[in-house]
Amino acid sequence: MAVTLNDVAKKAGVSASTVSRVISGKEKISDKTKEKIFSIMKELDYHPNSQARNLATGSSQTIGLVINANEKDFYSNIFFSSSVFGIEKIAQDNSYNLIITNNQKKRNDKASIDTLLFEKKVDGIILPPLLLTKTLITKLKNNKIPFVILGEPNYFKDKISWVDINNTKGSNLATSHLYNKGYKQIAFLGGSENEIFTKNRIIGYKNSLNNQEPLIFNTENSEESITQAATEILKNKKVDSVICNDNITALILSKAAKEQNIQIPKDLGIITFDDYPLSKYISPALTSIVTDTYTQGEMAANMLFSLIQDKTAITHSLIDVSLIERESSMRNL
Amino acid sequence: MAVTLNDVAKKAGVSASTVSRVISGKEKISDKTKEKIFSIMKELDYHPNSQARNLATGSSQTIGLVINANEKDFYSNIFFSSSVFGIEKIAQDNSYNLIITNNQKKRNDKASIDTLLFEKKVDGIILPPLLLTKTLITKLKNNKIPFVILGEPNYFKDKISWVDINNTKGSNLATSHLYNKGYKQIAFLGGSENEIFTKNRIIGYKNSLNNQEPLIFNTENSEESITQAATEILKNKKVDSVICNDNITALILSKAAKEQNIQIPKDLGIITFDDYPLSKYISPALTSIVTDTYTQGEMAANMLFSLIQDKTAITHSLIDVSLIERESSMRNL
DNA sequence: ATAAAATACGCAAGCGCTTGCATGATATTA
DNA sequence: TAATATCATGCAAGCGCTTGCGTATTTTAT
Repeated sequence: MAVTLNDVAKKAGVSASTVSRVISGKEKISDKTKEKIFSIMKELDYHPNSQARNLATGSSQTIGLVINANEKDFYSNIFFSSSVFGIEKIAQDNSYNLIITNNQKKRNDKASIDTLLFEKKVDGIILPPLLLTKTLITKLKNNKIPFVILGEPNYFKDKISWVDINNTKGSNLATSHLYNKGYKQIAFLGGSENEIFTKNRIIGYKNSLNNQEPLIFNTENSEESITQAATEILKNKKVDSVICNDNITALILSKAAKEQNIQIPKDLGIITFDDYPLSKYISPALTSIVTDTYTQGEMAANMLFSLIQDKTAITHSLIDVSLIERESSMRNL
Repeated sequence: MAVTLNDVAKKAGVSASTVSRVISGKEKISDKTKEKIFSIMKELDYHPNSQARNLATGSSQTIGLVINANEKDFYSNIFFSSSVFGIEKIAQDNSYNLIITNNQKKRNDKASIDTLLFEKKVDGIILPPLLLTKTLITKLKNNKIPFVILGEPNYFKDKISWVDINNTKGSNLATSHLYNKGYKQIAFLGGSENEIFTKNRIIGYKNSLNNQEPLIFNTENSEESITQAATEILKNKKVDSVICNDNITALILSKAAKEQNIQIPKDLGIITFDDYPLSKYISPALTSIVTDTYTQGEMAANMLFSLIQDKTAITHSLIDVSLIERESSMRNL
C-alpha cells in the first residue's frame, strides 16, 4: 500500500541502496541522481518506514521516560509536566521521539519498564529516583542501556548520571533571606526525610542556621498530616518564620495562621519551595524558591544523549535555584 | 548480541515459526513443546524484538499524542498533564506505548507530526483542536490514520472523533448556582471566543441567564489583559457575581476586589472553571466547576483504540462536569 | 480397518531498510 | 600512456519476526 524505498528506486531507475544512501546523505552520490531521487520522493510522497530502518540499524531513535505518578496527584503532575517538556524539547532537537510510561505500583510493575527497554529497544531511558532499585541498575548496566536519573539517586551516586535541583542551596537562600528580614527562629515544614530532596533541603537548612536549634516538622503527603504539623508550629511561640516544602503546605500553614489571627508576614514569615504560577496572585503572595524543573528535564535529556554516544560519559549536575521575594516574607523592619 | 527467536528455536529443537506461534498464543501448539519453549525463553531471558515484529505485522503498538503547549505556560501544562495520564493509562491497558510530541510553532512545525504519522511510528494519534487544519484532516483521512481530537474541533465535527468537557453545562451549573445564592447580575470573565471551549462556556452562560443582559468580558491570556478586564468589571456596579474562565483569572479578580474592599462573597460572588488543587486552600476558597481532563484523556484514548480496530467508529462525547461549592460563592442570604 | 478430519509443526518468502564488498567508469599522477 | 586512485553505484545478505501453505502424524467417524 504505502510507497517504499523500492518504489522510489524503480521509478528512478536505480538500486535501492542508492536511494537509501541519498536519504542518509552520508555517502557520495552524483548530484544528478540525487536530484532525480529527491524529486521522485516528493512526487510519490515517500516516507521512510522507521520500523524497517530501526530493525536494520539497531537504533530506535526513541528515548523513554518512566514516571511513577499517581495520576490524580497534583504534586507529581505539575513536577512531571514541566520536566517532560524539557525532555521532549531536547529529544526533538536530536530527532528523537519520546515514549512516556507511568509505572504504577498497582499495575504490573516492572513489566512496563522491561517492555520499554528490551522490546521497544529505546536507546536510553530517564527514570525517577524512586524506581531505581539495585536490581534494576544491574539490569541496565548488564544490558548497557544508557539511563539518567531525574533527581539524586539513593545508590551509586558516583556511577550514575543524574540531575537534581540544588535543594541545599534553596534552603540556604531561604534561611538567609529570613534572617535578613529580621526573623530569628526559622522552622522547616513538610516532607519526609525518606525523600532525598527533602533530606537535602533539611541539610541546607541546618547548615545555615544561626543561633538557633533546628525546628523540623516532617509530614506525610496528606492534608491532615500537614494541617496537624502546621497547628503544632503555630503553637510553638518561638517560631517566627517557616520554610515550607511545597506550595500546598505553605497555603495550609497560611490558612491556619489566618484563622488564629497570626499575621503574615508581620508575626510569621513564610517561604515556599517551588514557584507555582498561582502563588503570586494569592494573598499574601508567597515568597518562593524557584525550582526549574524544565531545565532539569533538558539537562537530563542532554545527559542521556551524551551517554548514548559515549556510554562512559557519566556526569551529575545540580540546577541552580533562586528566590523570588513576595509579601509572605516582606516584613517592614 | 541479544537473544533472538532463532536462538530459542534452536535450543528447543523446533523451528522459529513454532516459537513465534507459542508467543502469539493464537495457534495450536502441543502442551509439551509449549512448556519446553517457555522454559527456554525464561532460561535465555528472551525478549521479542518489537521492531522486527512491527515490521512484519505493520503495527507499531504505539499511539501518539501531539500537543501544542508553550513549555512554560502553566495553563497548558496542568491541562496537559492530567489528560496525558488518562491517555497513558488506557494505552497501557491495551499494551500500547505512548509517544508525546510537542508541536511548537517556533520549531519545524508539521515535521514532528509527519514523522510520527507517516514513518509508521504510531497506529493512531490524539490531537488538540488547534492543530487540526483542513489539510491535516485530508492527509489523515487519505492515509487512513485513526485520530481523535482532545476537544471540540472547528471543522467536520460530525466526521471526526472527539471528546470535550461539557462546557455549556459547566456554565449552566455556575449560573444557576449563583442565582440560587441570590446573586442577580452575573458576568462572564476571561478567554476569547476564538477558543471553542470559551465559546461553549459563553453559550451555556447566555442560555441560563434570567432577567439580565449578558455581561461578557473577554481577555487575552496575559496578566495585564486580565487585570484590566477585572478592573472594568468591578467598576460596573451592576455586576454582583462573576464566572471566571480559569483559576488565575479568578485570583486576579479576587485580588483586585480585595484591594477595593469589595467583599467576597458578600459583595461579589466568584466561580471558576477548573478545580486546581490549590483553590481549596486559598482564601476565599474558590467555588469551582470541575473539569475532569483525566477522564477526557481516558475517553480520547478509548475512542482511538476503537478507531484502530474499526476505522469507521466515529464518535463524540462530552465529559460531565460538577460544581464544588466553596467560600467564594457562599453568601449568607 | 479405512477414509476423513483435525492437529502440530516446518518451510520459505516477505516486511522495508542498511551496508560491506565488488565493479565499472572517470579522474589523477608520473 | 600506463598505472593508480577516486567515484558512483549495484549486489546481496541480513536485521528478527510473522504467516500462508504444505505435510506428516494423530484422532475421529464409519
